[in-house]
Amino acid sequence: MPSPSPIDDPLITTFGRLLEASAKLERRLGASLHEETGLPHVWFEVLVRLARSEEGRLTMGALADDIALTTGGITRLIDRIREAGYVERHPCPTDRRVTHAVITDTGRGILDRAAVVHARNLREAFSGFDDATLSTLDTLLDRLRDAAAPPD
Amino acid sequence: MPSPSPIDDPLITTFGRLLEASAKLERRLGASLHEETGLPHVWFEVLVRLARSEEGRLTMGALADDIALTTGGITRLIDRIREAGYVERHPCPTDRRVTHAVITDTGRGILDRAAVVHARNLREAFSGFDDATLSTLDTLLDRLRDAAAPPD
DNA sequence: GTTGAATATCTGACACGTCAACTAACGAGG
DNA sequence: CCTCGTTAGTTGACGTGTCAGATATTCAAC
Repeated sequence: MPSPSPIDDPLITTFGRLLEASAKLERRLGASLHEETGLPHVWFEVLVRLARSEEGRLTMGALADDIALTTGGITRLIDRIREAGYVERHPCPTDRRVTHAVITDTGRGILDRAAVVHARNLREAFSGFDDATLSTLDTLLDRLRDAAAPPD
Repeated sequence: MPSPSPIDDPLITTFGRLLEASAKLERRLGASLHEETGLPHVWFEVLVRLARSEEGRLTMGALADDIALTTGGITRLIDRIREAGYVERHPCPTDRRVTHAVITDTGRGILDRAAVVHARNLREAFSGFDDATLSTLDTLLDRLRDAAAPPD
Protein backbone atom coordinates (compact mmCIF):
# COMPACT_ATOMS: atom_id res chain seq x y z
CA MET A 1 0.00 0.00 0.00
CA PRO A 2 2.40 2.67 -1.15
CA SER A 3 0.84 6.02 -1.91
CA PRO A 4 -0.72 6.20 -5.37
CA SER A 5 -1.00 9.95 -4.89
CA PRO A 6 -0.05 12.31 -7.72
CA ILE A 7 2.04 14.34 -5.28
CA ASP A 8 4.58 11.53 -5.16
CA ASP A 9 5.54 11.83 -8.80
CA PRO A 10 9.35 11.64 -8.89
CA LEU A 11 9.65 14.57 -11.28
CA ILE A 12 7.93 16.81 -8.75
CA THR A 13 10.54 15.76 -6.23
CA THR A 14 13.42 16.32 -8.63
CA PHE A 15 12.17 19.75 -9.51
CA GLY A 16 11.75 20.64 -5.84
CA ARG A 17 15.29 19.45 -5.23
CA LEU A 18 16.62 21.67 -8.01
CA LEU A 19 14.99 24.76 -6.56
CA GLU A 20 16.02 23.91 -3.02
CA ALA A 21 19.64 23.25 -3.98
CA SER A 22 20.04 26.43 -5.98
CA ALA A 23 18.22 28.61 -3.45
CA LYS A 24 20.37 27.35 -0.59
CA LEU A 25 23.61 27.63 -2.52
CA GLU A 26 22.81 31.13 -3.67
CA ARG A 27 21.89 32.17 -0.15
CA ARG A 28 25.07 30.84 1.35
CA LEU A 29 27.58 31.76 -1.33
CA GLY A 30 25.83 35.05 -2.04
CA ALA A 31 26.07 36.00 1.63
CA SER A 32 29.79 35.18 1.77
CA LEU A 33 30.48 37.16 -1.37
CA HIS A 34 28.57 40.16 -0.08
CA GLU A 35 30.21 40.10 3.33
CA GLU A 36 33.71 39.75 1.95
CA THR A 37 33.50 42.13 -0.99
CA GLY A 38 30.46 44.36 -0.46
CA LEU A 39 29.11 43.18 -3.80
CA PRO A 40 25.62 41.62 -3.86
CA HIS A 41 25.64 38.41 -5.84
CA VAL A 42 23.22 39.68 -8.50
CA TRP A 43 25.51 42.64 -9.13
CA PHE A 44 28.35 40.20 -9.57
CA GLU A 45 26.39 38.21 -12.12
CA VAL A 46 25.57 41.36 -14.08
CA LEU A 47 29.16 42.58 -14.05
CA VAL A 48 30.58 39.20 -15.10
CA ARG A 49 28.30 39.05 -18.10
CA LEU A 50 29.16 42.58 -19.11
CA ALA A 51 32.90 42.01 -18.64
CA ARG A 52 32.80 38.88 -20.77
CA SER A 53 30.93 40.63 -23.59
CA GLU A 54 32.30 42.50 -26.55
CA GLU A 55 33.37 45.97 -25.38
CA GLY A 56 31.92 45.28 -21.94
CA ARG A 57 28.42 46.09 -23.09
CA LEU A 58 25.04 44.36 -23.40
CA THR A 59 21.56 45.65 -24.17
CA MET A 60 19.11 45.89 -21.30
CA GLY A 61 17.01 43.20 -22.90
CA ALA A 62 19.86 40.72 -23.33
CA LEU A 63 20.87 41.28 -19.74
CA ALA A 64 17.32 40.75 -18.51
CA ASP A 65 17.20 37.44 -20.32
CA ASP A 66 20.59 36.31 -18.98
CA ILE A 67 19.76 37.09 -15.37
CA ALA A 68 16.16 35.87 -15.68
CA LEU A 69 14.58 39.16 -14.69
CA THR A 70 11.81 41.12 -16.40
CA THR A 71 12.85 44.21 -18.33
CA GLY A 72 11.35 46.33 -15.59
CA GLY A 73 13.48 44.54 -13.05
CA ILE A 74 16.67 45.11 -15.05
CA THR A 75 15.95 48.80 -15.43
CA ARG A 76 15.90 49.16 -11.67
CA LEU A 77 18.84 46.88 -11.04
CA ILE A 78 21.02 48.80 -13.49
CA ASP A 79 19.85 52.04 -11.85
CA ARG A 80 21.33 50.89 -8.57
CA ILE A 81 24.55 49.51 -10.01
CA ARG A 82 24.97 52.75 -11.94
CA GLU A 83 24.55 54.85 -8.80
CA ALA A 84 27.42 52.84 -7.32
CA GLY A 85 29.50 53.76 -10.38
CA TYR A 86 30.04 50.23 -11.73
CA VAL A 87 28.12 50.61 -15.00
CA GLU A 88 26.94 53.35 -17.34
CA ARG A 89 24.01 53.61 -19.71
CA HIS A 90 24.93 54.28 -23.35
CA PRO A 91 22.18 54.97 -25.88
CA CYS A 92 22.67 52.82 -28.99
CA PRO A 93 23.59 55.01 -31.98
CA THR A 94 22.01 52.76 -34.60
CA ASP A 95 18.74 51.93 -32.87
CA ARG A 96 17.44 54.63 -30.63
CA ARG A 97 15.13 52.30 -28.75
CA VAL A 98 17.96 50.36 -27.20
CA THR A 99 20.23 51.21 -24.32
CA HIS A 100 23.49 49.45 -23.57
CA ALA A 101 24.69 48.81 -20.06
CA VAL A 102 28.48 49.24 -20.09
CA ILE A 103 30.83 48.21 -17.31
CA THR A 104 33.13 50.97 -16.03
CA ASP A 105 36.78 50.66 -15.02
CA THR A 106 35.69 50.88 -11.40
CA GLY A 107 33.28 48.04 -12.11
CA ARG A 108 36.01 45.89 -13.64
CA GLY A 109 38.20 46.58 -10.64
CA ILE A 110 35.75 45.44 -8.01
CA LEU A 111 34.63 42.56 -10.22
CA ASP A 112 38.15 41.16 -10.48
CA ARG A 113 38.63 41.36 -6.75
CA ALA A 114 35.25 39.75 -6.08
CA ALA A 115 35.89 36.98 -8.61
CA VAL A 116 38.93 35.83 -6.67
CA VAL A 117 36.93 35.62 -3.46
CA HIS A 118 33.97 33.98 -5.13
CA ALA A 119 36.11 31.39 -6.89
CA ARG A 120 37.76 30.51 -3.60
CA ASN A 121 34.37 30.07 -1.88
CA LEU A 122 33.10 27.98 -4.76
CA ARG A 123 36.13 25.74 -4.66
CA GLU A 124 35.48 25.09 -1.00
CA ALA A 125 31.77 24.40 -1.51
CA PHE A 126 32.42 22.12 -4.48
CA SER A 127 35.40 20.41 -2.94
CA GLY A 128 33.69 17.03 -3.14
CA PHE A 129 33.20 17.27 -6.91
CA ASP A 130 35.87 15.98 -9.26
CA ASP A 131 36.35 17.29 -12.80
CA ALA A 132 34.31 14.57 -14.45
CA THR A 133 31.39 15.19 -12.12
CA LEU A 134 31.54 18.92 -12.71
CA SER A 135 31.53 18.38 -16.42
CA THR A 136 28.48 16.13 -16.14
CA LEU A 137 26.82 18.79 -14.05
CA ASP A 138 27.57 21.45 -16.65
CA THR A 139 26.03 19.36 -19.37
CA LEU A 140 22.90 18.69 -17.37
CA LEU A 141 22.49 22.33 -16.42
CA ASP A 142 22.77 23.36 -20.05
CA ARG A 143 20.05 20.94 -20.98
CA LEU A 144 17.89 22.21 -18.14
CA ARG A 145 18.32 25.80 -19.25
CA ASP A 146 17.31 24.82 -22.75
CA ALA A 147 14.32 22.95 -21.40
CA ALA A 148 13.14 26.23 -19.93
CA ALA A 149 13.22 28.01 -23.28
CA PRO A 150 9.86 28.64 -24.93
CA PRO A 151 8.66 25.56 -26.81
CA ASP A 152 8.50 27.24 -30.26
CA MET B 1 46.90 34.76 -25.10
CA PRO B 2 43.72 33.44 -23.53
CA SER B 3 42.34 35.48 -20.69
CA PRO B 4 44.11 34.86 -17.40
CA SER B 5 41.33 36.79 -15.68
CA PRO B 6 39.82 35.44 -12.45
CA ILE B 7 36.35 36.04 -13.89
CA ASP B 8 36.86 33.13 -16.27
CA ASP B 9 37.10 30.53 -13.52
CA PRO B 10 34.97 27.59 -14.69
CA LEU B 11 33.31 27.20 -11.30
CA ILE B 12 31.95 30.73 -11.56
CA THR B 13 30.44 29.76 -14.88
CA THR B 14 28.97 26.54 -13.53
CA PHE B 15 27.42 28.33 -10.61
CA GLY B 16 25.96 30.99 -12.88
CA ARG B 17 24.52 28.24 -15.05
CA LEU B 18 22.87 26.59 -12.05
CA LEU B 19 21.14 29.80 -11.02
CA GLU B 20 20.13 30.63 -14.56
CA ALA B 21 18.70 27.18 -15.23
CA SER B 22 16.68 27.02 -12.04
CA ALA B 23 15.44 30.61 -12.31
CA LYS B 24 14.25 30.09 -15.86
CA LEU B 25 12.64 26.74 -15.13
CA GLU B 26 10.86 28.06 -12.09
CA ARG B 27 9.62 31.06 -14.01
CA ARG B 28 8.25 29.01 -16.86
CA LEU B 29 6.83 26.05 -14.96
CA GLY B 30 5.64 28.22 -12.11
CA ALA B 31 3.73 30.42 -14.52
CA SER B 32 2.04 27.41 -16.16
CA LEU B 33 1.08 25.97 -12.82
CA HIS B 34 -0.36 29.25 -11.61
CA GLU B 35 -2.32 29.86 -14.81
CA GLU B 36 -3.77 26.39 -14.94
CA THR B 37 -4.55 25.86 -11.27
CA GLY B 38 -4.52 29.29 -9.59
CA LEU B 39 -1.84 28.00 -7.22
CA PRO B 40 1.44 29.95 -7.00
CA HIS B 41 4.38 27.61 -7.22
CA VAL B 42 5.69 28.45 -3.72
CA TRP B 43 2.30 27.56 -2.28
CA PHE B 44 2.52 24.27 -4.09
CA GLU B 45 5.93 23.56 -2.60
CA VAL B 46 4.67 24.34 0.89
CA LEU B 47 1.59 22.17 0.50
CA VAL B 48 3.55 19.22 -0.93
CA ARG B 49 5.91 19.23 1.99
CA LEU B 50 3.09 19.40 4.48
CA ALA B 51 1.10 16.67 2.72
CA ARG B 52 4.11 14.37 2.73
CA SER B 53 4.77 14.91 6.43
CA GLU B 54 3.46 13.00 9.40
CA GLU B 55 -0.11 14.20 10.07
CA GLY B 56 0.25 16.86 7.39
CA ARG B 57 2.12 19.17 9.73
CA LEU B 58 5.51 20.85 10.02
CA THR B 59 6.88 23.52 12.31
CA MET B 60 7.34 27.00 10.92
CA GLY B 61 11.07 26.65 11.30
CA ALA B 62 11.31 23.33 9.47
CA LEU B 63 9.21 24.74 6.66
CA ALA B 64 11.39 27.84 6.41
CA ASP B 65 14.44 25.66 6.07
CA ASP B 66 12.83 23.42 3.43
CA ILE B 67 11.71 26.27 1.24
CA ALA B 68 14.86 28.31 1.87
CA LEU B 69 13.09 31.33 3.35
CA THR B 70 13.81 33.21 6.54
CA THR B 71 11.45 32.60 9.45
CA GLY B 72 10.01 36.04 8.90
CA GLY B 73 9.30 35.14 5.30
CA ILE B 74 7.56 31.90 6.26
CA THR B 75 5.35 33.68 8.78
CA ARG B 76 4.01 35.91 6.03
CA LEU B 77 3.74 33.16 3.45
CA ILE B 78 1.73 30.95 5.80
CA ASP B 79 -0.45 33.96 6.64
CA ARG B 80 -1.47 34.20 3.00
CA ILE B 81 -1.97 30.49 2.44
CA ARG B 82 -4.04 30.38 5.61
CA GLU B 83 -6.28 33.20 4.41
CA ALA B 84 -6.95 31.09 1.33
CA GLY B 85 -7.97 28.23 3.64
CA TYR B 86 -5.30 25.72 2.60
CA VAL B 87 -3.44 25.55 5.93
CA GLU B 88 -4.08 26.21 9.60
CA ARG B 89 -1.81 27.21 12.46
CA HIS B 90 -1.77 24.83 15.41
CA PRO B 91 0.11 25.76 18.56
CA CYS B 92 2.33 22.90 19.69
CA PRO B 93 1.03 21.44 22.98
CA THR B 94 4.43 20.35 24.28
CA ASP B 95 6.50 23.42 23.38
CA ARG B 96 4.62 26.65 23.46
CA ARG B 97 7.19 28.47 21.37
CA VAL B 98 6.47 26.43 18.29
CA THR B 99 3.62 26.62 15.84
CA HIS B 100 2.74 23.91 13.37
CA ALA B 101 1.44 24.66 9.91
CA VAL B 102 -1.14 21.99 9.08
CA ILE B 103 -2.63 21.34 5.66
CA THR B 104 -6.44 21.40 5.51
CA ASP B 105 -8.70 19.11 3.50
CA THR B 106 -9.28 21.96 1.08
CA GLY B 107 -5.53 22.27 0.78
CA ARG B 108 -5.12 18.57 0.02
CA GLY B 109 -7.83 18.84 -2.58
CA ILE B 110 -6.30 21.64 -4.57
CA LEU B 111 -2.84 20.16 -4.11
CA ASP B 112 -3.84 16.86 -5.67
CA ARG B 113 -5.38 18.60 -8.63
CA ALA B 114 -2.34 20.86 -9.06
CA ALA B 115 0.07 17.94 -8.78
CA VAL B 116 -1.49 16.27 -11.80
CA VAL B 117 -1.08 19.43 -13.87
CA HIS B 118 2.43 20.08 -12.59
CA ALA B 119 3.56 16.52 -13.25
CA ARG B 120 2.25 16.75 -16.79
CA ASN B 121 4.12 20.02 -17.41
CA LEU B 122 7.28 18.59 -15.93
CA ARG B 123 7.07 15.51 -18.10
CA GLU B 124 6.88 17.74 -21.15
CA ALA B 125 9.77 19.96 -20.05
CA PHE B 126 11.94 16.96 -19.14
CA SER B 127 10.95 14.92 -22.16
CA GLY B 128 14.54 14.76 -23.38
CA PHE B 129 15.78 13.18 -20.13
CA ASP B 130 15.81 9.41 -19.76
CA ASP B 131 15.59 7.63 -16.42
CA ALA B 132 19.33 7.19 -16.00
CA THR B 133 19.95 10.87 -16.65
CA LEU B 134 17.27 11.88 -14.21
CA SER B 135 18.75 9.65 -11.58
CA THR B 136 22.20 11.19 -12.13
CA LEU B 137 20.60 14.61 -11.84
CA ASP B 138 18.92 13.66 -8.56
CA THR B 139 22.21 12.51 -7.12
CA LEU B 140 24.02 15.66 -8.15
CA LEU B 141 21.28 17.90 -6.78
CA ASP B 142 21.40 16.10 -3.46
CA ARG B 143 25.12 16.68 -3.24
CA LEU B 144 24.64 20.32 -4.16
CA ARG B 145 22.05 20.81 -1.45
CA ASP B 146 24.39 19.25 1.06
CA ALA B 147 27.22 21.48 -0.14
CA ALA B 148 25.05 24.43 0.83
CA ALA B 149 24.67 23.23 4.40
CA PRO B 150 26.70 25.08 7.01
CA PRO B 151 30.27 23.72 7.14
CA ASP B 152 30.11 22.66 10.82
C1' DG C 1 13.69 27.87 42.39
C1' DT C 2 16.17 31.39 39.73
C1' DT C 3 19.02 33.20 36.39
C1' DG C 4 20.74 33.46 31.76
C1' DA C 5 21.74 31.71 27.32
C1' DA C 6 19.43 29.68 23.49
C1' DT C 7 15.43 28.85 20.58
C1' DA C 8 10.88 29.72 17.87
C1' DT C 9 8.08 32.96 16.02
C1' DC C 10 6.27 37.41 14.91
C1' DT C 11 6.49 42.36 13.44
C1' DG C 12 7.79 47.18 11.50
C1' DA C 13 10.51 49.30 8.17
C1' DC C 14 12.40 48.75 4.00
C1' DA C 15 14.52 46.70 -0.43
C1' DC C 16 13.64 44.39 -4.53
C1' DG C 17 11.06 42.61 -8.40
C1' DT C 18 6.66 42.17 -10.96
C1' DC C 19 2.84 43.63 -13.74
C1' DA C 20 0.53 46.48 -16.77
C1' DA C 21 0.32 50.72 -18.92
C1' DC C 22 2.98 54.05 -21.47
C1' DT C 23 6.44 56.29 -24.59
C1' DA C 24 9.39 56.02 -28.29
C1' DA C 25 11.28 54.19 -32.27
C1' DC C 26 11.84 50.69 -35.91
C1' DG C 27 10.30 48.41 -40.23
C1' DA C 28 7.37 46.00 -43.64
C1' DG C 29 3.26 46.87 -46.91
C1' DG C 30 0.27 49.44 -49.35
C1' DC D 1 6.23 58.17 -47.22
C1' DC D 2 2.65 56.92 -44.00
C1' DT D 3 0.40 53.60 -41.19
C1' DC D 4 0.23 49.74 -38.35
C1' DG D 5 2.08 46.03 -35.77
C1' DT D 6 6.23 45.00 -33.17
C1' DT D 7 10.01 45.80 -30.18
C1' DA D 8 12.96 48.30 -26.30
C1' DG D 9 12.91 50.44 -22.30
C1' DT D 10 10.92 53.06 -18.36
C1' DT D 11 7.56 53.98 -14.66
C1' DG D 12 3.65 53.79 -10.93
C1' DA D 13 1.36 50.79 -7.97
C1' DC D 14 1.80 46.89 -5.60
C1' DG D 15 3.19 42.05 -3.73
C1' DT D 16 6.53 39.52 -1.40
C1' DG D 17 10.80 38.67 1.19
C1' DT D 18 14.55 40.45 4.27
C1' DC D 19 16.63 42.34 8.36
C1' DA D 20 16.82 43.55 12.90
C1' DG D 21 14.55 43.90 16.99
C1' DA D 22 10.78 42.39 20.16
C1' DT D 23 8.36 38.62 22.67
C1' DA D 24 7.66 34.39 24.71
C1' DT D 25 9.32 30.04 26.14
C1' DT D 26 12.53 26.34 27.16
C1' DC D 27 16.45 24.38 29.41
C1' DA D 28 20.76 23.81 31.72
C1' DA D 29 23.47 25.35 35.62
C1' DC D 30 23.71 26.97 39.93
